[in-house]
Amino acid sequence: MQDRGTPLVVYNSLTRRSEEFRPMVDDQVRIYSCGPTVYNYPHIGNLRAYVLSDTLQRALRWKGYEIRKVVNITDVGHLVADADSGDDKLEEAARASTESVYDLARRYEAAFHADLEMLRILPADLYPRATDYIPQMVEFAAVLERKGAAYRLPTGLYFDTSTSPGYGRLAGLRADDQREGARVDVVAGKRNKTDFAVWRTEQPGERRLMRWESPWGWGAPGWHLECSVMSIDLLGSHFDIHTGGVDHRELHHVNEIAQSEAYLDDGADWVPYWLHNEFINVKSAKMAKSKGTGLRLVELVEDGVDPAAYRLWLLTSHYRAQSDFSRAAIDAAGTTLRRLRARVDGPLPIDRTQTYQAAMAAAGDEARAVVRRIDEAVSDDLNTARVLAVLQEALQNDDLPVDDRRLVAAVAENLLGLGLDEPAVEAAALPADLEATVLDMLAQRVKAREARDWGLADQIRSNLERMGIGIKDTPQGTTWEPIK
RNA sequence: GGUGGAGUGGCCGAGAGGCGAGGCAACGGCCUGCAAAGCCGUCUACACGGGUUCAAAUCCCGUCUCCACCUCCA
Repeated sequence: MQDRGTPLVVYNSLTRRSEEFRPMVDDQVRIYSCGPTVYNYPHIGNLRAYVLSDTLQRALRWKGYEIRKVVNITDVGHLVADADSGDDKLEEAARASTESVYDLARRYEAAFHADLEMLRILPADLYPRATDYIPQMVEFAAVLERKGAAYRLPTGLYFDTSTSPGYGRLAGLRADDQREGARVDVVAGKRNKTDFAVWRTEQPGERRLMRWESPWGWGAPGWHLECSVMSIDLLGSHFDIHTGGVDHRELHHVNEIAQSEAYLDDGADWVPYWLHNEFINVKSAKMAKSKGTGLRLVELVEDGVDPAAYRLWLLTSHYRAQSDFSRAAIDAAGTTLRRLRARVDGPLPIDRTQTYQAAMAAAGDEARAVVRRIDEAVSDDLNTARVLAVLQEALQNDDLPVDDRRLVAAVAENLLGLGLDEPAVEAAALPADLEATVLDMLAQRVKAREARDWGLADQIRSNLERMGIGIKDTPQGTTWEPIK
């Protein structure tokens, strides 16, 4: 019997309560995390969803569960403005470029994976693409129609939300409260204002870049369809946890649930646990490309920020709290990260501390209490901020033997993924044209210092600083790093 | 208009009836040729007004302010 420590409690959007997590099948957890629509580069706010999914994955691994995780790639179907009509995001992006819509999708998909890697996000088992699931989506939609849960209009096949018991439960909204048509064109003929397109057909004179044949005519799947189809296909009819950004809680996930439950038609809740991360704000307003506040991770990196510093900044606040992004906040996290790495200073027993059970077995008496506190924190709805606080205390606690401190750091590393065992200062690369000059200046300064010629040494140092090179004289010799 | 959430020290940000979370910055000291880094120390906060309680940042009532979602969005 696996010792999982403190029971994992998560806030479940479906019930709007904190609940103890219990998997459907002992020892196994199946997770589906809503992935990106690959029509553009992800910005750092988008990436928060994957850090949540990763933190959850790490916490479940810590509890000794076997995990199967799927993250979808939306490369068709996601509309620019409206749930029922209007341009597909990918088609719009492709028309504005010289690339084919498929090349464009693959390029942004690759950028997404690169960002995940930089953020030390553990890989999912599968990253299925919507365009690889068209036949299954058509079949799924046909089942909905056969069951009477969907009906035809000239613009496509629509899901009849009045056939869905408890429609909108996840959103906590009643349909009557929603205002239709405020900024959205109303589709003629819809039976209910919340009905949504399962399949959208090409209209006379329209010729899509991505188009497939279906019983309802040439066209493309509705946006919500892919998640239902791919998750059920890859994880089974019912699986444990579905995650995504809060924006999806009100519409996308509501519709996923409605069509999945109609398709399965077994009277059971489709997915029992739903976790949603809050947004990153900039100057107290949601980060968004459309407002010009969407910042890419590589832009931060090019500006000298360690991606792990961004991750650390995310983990210092709770995933369900809106968080205000600022460069100063990221730089503060960067300083914290450097100091953490300096305190850790060396290899960590990562492999022996991946699970609670293993870590407790490997821990000395003093460390065990600390590991337990970390476990309590992470079990409390993934309270990573508290994990970090316990880690800070432990690393600065001289009463804790060094081996115990390393073990605690390894536990934190397994849960937080910050690269704590990496050197505090990475060996930065100099521009090739400067390298010889800088190395020569450094050598001259060493000589000057040996000769106790402080005037010359200081002059060289200030010249280097003007070139963007900072100097540190340590007992082991002189080191340098780029000045930010 | 409806729904949900938030206001904590210079800044970020946990906590949620009695034990000074933690980080960043700042200041003082140690160290250092001087700096930087590092180390030690200092800085007792919970939007406002009432109430409950032996005890309130935490519970209740009211007020103000902010954000998000309901509409593409992580």
